[in-house]
Amino acid sequence: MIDQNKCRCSGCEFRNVAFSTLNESEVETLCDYHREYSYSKGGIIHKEGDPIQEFKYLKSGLVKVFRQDAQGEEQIITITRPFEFVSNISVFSQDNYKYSVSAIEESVICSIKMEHIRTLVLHHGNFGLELMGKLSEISDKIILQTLDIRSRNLAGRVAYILLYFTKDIYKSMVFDLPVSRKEIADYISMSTANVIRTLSDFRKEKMINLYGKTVEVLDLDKLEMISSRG
Amino acid sequence: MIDQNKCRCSGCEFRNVAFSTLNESEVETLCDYHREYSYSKGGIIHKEGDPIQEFKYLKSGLVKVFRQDAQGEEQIITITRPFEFVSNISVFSQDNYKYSVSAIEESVICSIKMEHIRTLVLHHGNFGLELMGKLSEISDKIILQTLDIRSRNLAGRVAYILLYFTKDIYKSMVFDLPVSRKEIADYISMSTANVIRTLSDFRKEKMINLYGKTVEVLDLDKLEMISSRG
DNA sequence: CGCGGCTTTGATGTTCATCAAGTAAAGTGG
DNA sequence: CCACTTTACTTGATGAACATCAAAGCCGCG
Repeated sequence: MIDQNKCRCSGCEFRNVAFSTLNESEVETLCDYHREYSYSKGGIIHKEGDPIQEFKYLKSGLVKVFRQDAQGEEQIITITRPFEFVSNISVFSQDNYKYSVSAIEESVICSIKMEHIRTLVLHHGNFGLELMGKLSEISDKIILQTLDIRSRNLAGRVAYILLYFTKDIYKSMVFDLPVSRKEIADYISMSTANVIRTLSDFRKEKMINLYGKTVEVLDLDKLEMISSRG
Repeated sequence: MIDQNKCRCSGCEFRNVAFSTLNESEVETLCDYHREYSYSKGGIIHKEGDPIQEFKYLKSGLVKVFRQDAQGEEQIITITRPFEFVSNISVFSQDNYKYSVSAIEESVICSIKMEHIRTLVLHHGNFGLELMGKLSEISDKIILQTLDIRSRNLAGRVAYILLYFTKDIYKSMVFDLPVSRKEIADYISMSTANVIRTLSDFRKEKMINLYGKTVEVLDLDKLEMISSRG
């Protein structure tokens, strides 16, 4: 975790995502309250139970949000791209994080003191509305994905998650899996062996190619079909 | 759905839950923008896809939030008590509801035009903060529960949901199940036959008694153990 | 090169859904 | 209020889906 010098917030892409209602001078002030941190692959951004003091969002990279389930196993809640908040939901209702977050690719986090965010909501109604919309969008996405996973069988889950990487995360038919087979298993609640087996089956059926961590999708339609039928 | 005359909002319990920041005159105004509706058991409060025009919350009764999964089966997202919003999460990010809501006990819904809620957030920062906290709490609860269910085996899921009814919903060791066996199955993603079988097993093990819809919890500790181990 | 971690595959047994058949309960119409 | 119909519940038997275990291959790294 390396503290870097302040970024020029006025040009930051994130302004369009959640800070579009702030004017130049407000963004300048925001700059004074903010910091940037870099994390390398595997770096822990925060852990379950840590006190929430800052409002964090992902500027670049890829992170996983996870917790320990009742049996002490890691359960992955979501894997998410920039501009979808890292410190989501709990931020306004809890004093401590309920979930851990770690970087699964080289990542940069922007961090703003919670106190300043609260002040903005307090005095800047439009900002509050925008932030609510964004927070609610993120929660919705997590809930939807968790329900989707829960309602599918093994093949359906693997197809679903491959489509998620292909269409949402990488927007490419060829990509490197950012996670191990075991992590995929923890994401979609199945055993590691069966994740591997199912991937092998998909390869044998010519739906994908596998070269280690690299996945190439060959038959998107068939994957879609398995994801929706399973 | 029966339109009733306006309630005296100033004395409404809900003021403490999400409108504590509003003063008397603001609550009076709120009254003008609000309506109450009664639903009998089974009544549909809104359906997936309906346009979101009002901010709704449950004043009394019990509701289930659900959707159709990819296979067209009903998937129950949560069953929830008063003072936990009905029109949760999607409200600030979507134009249409993503989930259906229906009454599973005689219920009363309070409903406020979205436009008025937006105006309040806009001009009343404290209200915005309070609302955010409450919304985030609700989303968190749903996410947590969905993850909990996903990480358990059958017996664990049934124990978990029995504990949910016992401790959270009814706060009593004896209660009438508000839903059918099939609905429990849709809630915890298992087959109806196995819900029944597992309940029977629990009865044989003297952990619960069953008289039709009535459940009596006999051994809370054992249920807790099964819920946490499974 | 050799150790340790991740991956792969096969064999085995458990967990679970599905099917079927029967019983109880709850509506419905006369 | 009773006969009838329908819906919910229950239980057992069966097979499919899935986890677990074990052994072996691979691959990066010291």
